[in-house]
Amino acid sequence: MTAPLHEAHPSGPGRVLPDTQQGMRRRNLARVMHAVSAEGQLSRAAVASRIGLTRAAVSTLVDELIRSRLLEELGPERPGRVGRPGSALAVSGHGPAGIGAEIGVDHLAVCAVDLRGQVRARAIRHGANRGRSPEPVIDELTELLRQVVAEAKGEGLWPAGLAVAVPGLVARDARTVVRAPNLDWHDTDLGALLPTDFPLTVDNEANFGALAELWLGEGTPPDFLHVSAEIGIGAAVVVAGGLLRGTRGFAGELGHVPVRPEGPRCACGGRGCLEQYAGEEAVLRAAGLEPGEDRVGLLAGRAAEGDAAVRRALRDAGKALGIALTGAVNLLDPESVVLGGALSGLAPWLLPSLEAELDRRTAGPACPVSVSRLGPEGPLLGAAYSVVRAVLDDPAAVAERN
Amino acid sequence: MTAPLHEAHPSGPGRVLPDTQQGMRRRNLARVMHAVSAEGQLSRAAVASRIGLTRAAVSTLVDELIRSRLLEELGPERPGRVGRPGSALAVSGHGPAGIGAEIGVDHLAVCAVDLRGQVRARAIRHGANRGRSPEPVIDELTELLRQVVAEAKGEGLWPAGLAVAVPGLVARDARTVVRAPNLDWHDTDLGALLPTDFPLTVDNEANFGALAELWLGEGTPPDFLHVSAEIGIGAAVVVAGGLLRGTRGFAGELGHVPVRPEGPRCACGGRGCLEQYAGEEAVLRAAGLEPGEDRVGLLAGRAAEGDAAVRRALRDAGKALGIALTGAVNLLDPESVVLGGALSGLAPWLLPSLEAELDRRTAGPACPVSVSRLGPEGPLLGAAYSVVRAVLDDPAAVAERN
DNA sequence: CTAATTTGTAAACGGCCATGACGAAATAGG
DNA sequence: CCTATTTCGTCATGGCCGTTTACAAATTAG
Repeated sequence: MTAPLHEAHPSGPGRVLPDTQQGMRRRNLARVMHAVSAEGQLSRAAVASRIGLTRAAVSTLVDELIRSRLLEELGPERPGRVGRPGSALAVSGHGPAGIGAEIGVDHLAVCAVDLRGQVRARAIRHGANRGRSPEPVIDELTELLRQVVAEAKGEGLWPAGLAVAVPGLVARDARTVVRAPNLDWHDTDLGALLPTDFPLTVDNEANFGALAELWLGEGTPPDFLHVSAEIGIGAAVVVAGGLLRGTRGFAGELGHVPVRPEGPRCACGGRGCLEQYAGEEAVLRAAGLEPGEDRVGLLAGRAAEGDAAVRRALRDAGKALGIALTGAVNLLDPESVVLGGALSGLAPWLLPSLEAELDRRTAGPACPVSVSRLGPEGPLLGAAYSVVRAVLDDPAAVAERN
Repeated sequence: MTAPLHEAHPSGPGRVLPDTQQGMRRRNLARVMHAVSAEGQLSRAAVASRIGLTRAAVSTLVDELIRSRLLEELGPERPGRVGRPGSALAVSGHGPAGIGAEIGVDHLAVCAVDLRGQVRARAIRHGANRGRSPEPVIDELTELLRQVVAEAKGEGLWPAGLAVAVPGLVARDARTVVRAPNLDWHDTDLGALLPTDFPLTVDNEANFGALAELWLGEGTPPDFLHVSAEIGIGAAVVVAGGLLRGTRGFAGELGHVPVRPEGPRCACGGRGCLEQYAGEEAVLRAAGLEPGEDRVGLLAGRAAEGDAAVRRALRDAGKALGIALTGAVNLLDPESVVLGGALSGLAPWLLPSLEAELDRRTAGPACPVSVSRLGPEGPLLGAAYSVVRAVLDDPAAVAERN
């Protein structure tokens, strides 16, 4: 996991990876893992026909994976058809685990996920982190991490890597937080503060949320737009099953898409950006509420009670979101739009105006809008599962590390 | 060339291509071709270090490619360093050729490009095609095709495929034109009308224009936004060296990105779409001119003369483009924006207001805007070179067809 | 003129998947 | 109940392909 693997990458004319027999073997090991992981349970013969290799070849690959404790033999399948029944294989529930962590504005969380995607251990600590310096926060996180790792080890798992979701911009090295306005952190190298004996990756929580939707959401297509709001409004663009990060890593700044070019000034230098209409601050102001703790819960509560001002504010925000998303949908033609993060809790009041605006304006057929069912857990799960994906993508690498 | 190769594609959990030794060989042949093609001239040893194989392996690969007439041995390199000088290899100038064709609103064009990217034969026929039925147009195109193929064969080339650029929407089969408003063609199967003895691909001219920029433009990055205008305004999104086509193939509809949400109604059902401000019709109206032949040339001429109304119209169009592009740039974070098609001729008067708007509004650092130097030839060259790319991407496939 | 360096090729080697055969374990049909 | 059929997993064999090792050829450095 030296490089983040969940990334679309060029096969451009520059320096290219060699295609040697060892590489072929590694890719085939990965194909077996992916096939079994996707179906949950599969015989060798089924894997063979699925990935296009012969049964004999798959046998040796599976042997190797079982020896590395990445795959488990569950025993003979219940026969339904003629012929000898296959022996069911499943991804191991006692092998490597992905450790995910989230540094939120008012909580810290850590969890361990096994190769099957099951959460096997977790720990949460509530309490505002806004404005605290990194060191004590990381100390607390390290303690949670210790607990979770211990619990996972008790279940026969061993940590294959740690992925940390942070509410801010992360440098390309996937270690240092360039700036996290809500924490007031700048250029913080989590790699130095979090010395672990397994690989570390840091990424934006919105990105991990989108990946969670991609990997763990039910029926999520490989091309979609994941919109989330914490303070800012961000969109993650998922194309062909990979995150589009942009040249400088700044892709997805939906919050600064112009909605009304002559609208109110924005901190970014523009005018009438989406954030001026659908950002947290703007919505609270329009609803006549003061900023404070748990603002989203407050909004949702008032809206549920029937507060007219709040409902109007959310309706207007939905409309602005619809306008901005129209541009995005026309440009990218995604299969769907998913609302995640804080937006999922407010969806009932945002959706009607959002969809109305989007449907009316989109050039082609309407693009379906859905709400994430992972809710606020998305980023944490996505982080943990990103480690699992790295294992599935190159099982040989972790096997030799064990 | 059964499938369009210039496409980002998923490695998703579904059915995956097998990784066999033959496949490895084919990919390594492709790597050698790409390496030599990228540098123009390279020794075996240089290829080996570039693609990460040993000299011995590269030797056998090169032998095979030379036997297939895809590579040529130019003889010993001029020695500059110590050691035995290498033998220069170059992509063949006497092997397969890519044939490109363009069906424009008021012209037809065909050209042949060799593996080195050199145009080796061409034929053009001017004359309005608007409203003519497909058959006579295709007949004329076939005649041009015949000429170009004959000329190419005279130079020792043989056609490896035909790619046709059309001003309209093309179905996913890459053969039938769903609708081309400027030609008034609907559901026209060019595969049936153009029976050739080599593979055929049909695509939108804007897509081919963007690919031409990617493949043949000087210093074009692998991530950029290519904006072009014919009647509508379209953007091609190039990500990681591949075209982003969208789920339904509708990606890039920049013309219907909302610029002013309460602006004038648009045919698409929305309001204030970019096309209402920067579309050809809108600009002509704002400039006080009547629609007619060679509208772009007219605009450019008047603007050059200093016509105030025309200049103002273009300035306003540039501003609207800047607003729409701000959204796209914030969402995608491309390395640059390239203006192509009709826009390249009008760039001097569009650019200032466009860049001003874009720079002011973009959240991150400014995104450079450049003008395509391929100009109106882009789509034709892109089409022809797309065939060449297909050869470079899988040389074994064409070798066995020869 | 010799030593050092680099290139291209040839032969032996080892790894990996395909092929074909075979035993094992189920169903189908008499 | 017994046999033919089907499917699964495995084993031995073979062929393909990149690596390793060695070597001759061609150049520069001194």
